Formats: sequence, C-alpha cells, structure tokens
Amino acid sequence: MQIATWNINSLSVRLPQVLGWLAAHPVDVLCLQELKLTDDKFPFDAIEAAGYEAAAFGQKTYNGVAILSRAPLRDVVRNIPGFGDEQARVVAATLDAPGGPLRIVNGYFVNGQEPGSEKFAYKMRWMEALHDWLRGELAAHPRLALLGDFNIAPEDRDSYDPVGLRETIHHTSEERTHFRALLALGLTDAFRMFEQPEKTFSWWDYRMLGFQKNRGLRIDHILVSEALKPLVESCTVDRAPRKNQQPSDHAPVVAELRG
DNA sequence: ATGGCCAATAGAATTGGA
Repeated sequence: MQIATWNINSLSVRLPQVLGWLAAHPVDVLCLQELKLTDDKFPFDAIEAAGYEAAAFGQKTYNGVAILSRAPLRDVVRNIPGFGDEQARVVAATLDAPGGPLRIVNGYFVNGQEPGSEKFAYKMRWMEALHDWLRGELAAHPRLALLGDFNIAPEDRDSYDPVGLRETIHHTSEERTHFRALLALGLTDAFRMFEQPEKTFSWWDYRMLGFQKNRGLRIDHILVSEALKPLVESCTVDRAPRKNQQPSDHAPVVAELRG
C-alpha cells in the first residue's frame, strides 16, 4: 500500500490537481496540509466520488489538514490533545490495513518565520507538545506513521544552500534538535532509508525561478514507527505536480509499504 | 539591493508562507 503527504496551499485552488494526481496515483492514504478553508467548504462529495473518505480539520484563511483514505477512518483526533491551539494543524486517524490497524498522524508544523520571533517560540512549544503526545500515541498504536509538512530541513543535504542559510528558518539547530527528538521516539525518516538522488527537495519558492533552478528544501516528510519500518519498500518525491499550471509550492512525498 | 510569487481577505494593501 502507498501513503503520501502533500501541502497543497489552498484546496479550493488545487482540488482539480489533487483529483488528477489521485487518478494517476491511487494511493491508499493522502495527507493534505494548508487547506485554507473551513470544514463546511470541504469538498467531501468530490473526494468521495474519487473513492476516498476524508477526515478534515480546517479553518478560515490559514492552515487546515485532512486525511484522505480508501479505507474507513476511525478514532479521529483533531489537534494535539491538551495543547490549546487556535490553529488547525493536526489530524490523526486509524484505518485497517493488511498487516493490522494503521495509525496516521498528519501534521502541518508551524513555519516559525524567524529565529527569536514569537512565531518561532510557538513553533518550539508546538513541537514539544507534539513530541510528548506522540509518545503515548506510539505506545497505543505501534503501527504509526507521521506525515506532513514539517517546515524543517533535517540536515544540510536537505537544503539547496546549507551554508548561506545556516541557522535561518528551517535550518536552525533548535528545529533540527526537535526533529531528532521525534526520531528518538522510535520514528524513522522513510526517505533516508534508501539511496536518493542528490538535491532531492519537496518545496521550491515561487519566486526567483526556484523550481527551475532547483533551489528547494526537503521539508515534507514521512516518519514510520519501528513496527512499520521493515515494511517500507520505497519513499520518493513526485516532482511532476510542481510543473503544473498554478502549482502548489510543495510536491507530494509517497512511501510504499509492503502488504 | 537580501527582492522577485502566490493565496486569502476585501474590495487596496496587508498578512503569511518558507
């Protein structure tokens, strides 16, 4: 089976591209971020017609996440329990898969704007809360995958300019420490389980011909638990949708799980 | 000179993204 994540930067604008991509890549699970719409405007009918159930958690203008799944979803959690958050950034759900129940956690991590800013402090608090909540989630659901837009380039090789951008947003030591703390829970970056082309990224700035020059970052990730790790057969970035007319600035990341 | 684009809101300029 295949699980995927894609920050689509407005579902209203990108719904046709999402449906088109799903038609060509009928993944079992697709986690979306930056819906930028409220749940009453979520296109449940079009998603259902494409063969998917959706657990949506949106808000007006900003943020918003959803899990699309071919199998029914249950035990849906919206945002991090106990962490009061005005912003819709997390949705989690369980589905039945060949090897047993699969827990999907979809996160739209805080951008953080600039180190030292209030938004950066919020990013740190948010990641600490996510980390602490995930410890229990992993204990309750050994077969767990954390997918989403992490807004962190975990290592220098995940950035087009690691020297020029050292300690800037997405590259700071603090952010990378938080990323490693997630790994220390027993999660593995599925992308790095395999040989990958140099300079593989998942986001490119709309400005400055970012995509054409491959000036990008790898900030969208799929992390898998110890129980899932032996089942991962591949993990790739699909650059093709970034070439669409009116593209999202992010590309989908897809992992193949055996079974 | 450190930007240039894109989306939402509103109905022009601002906020946020990364």
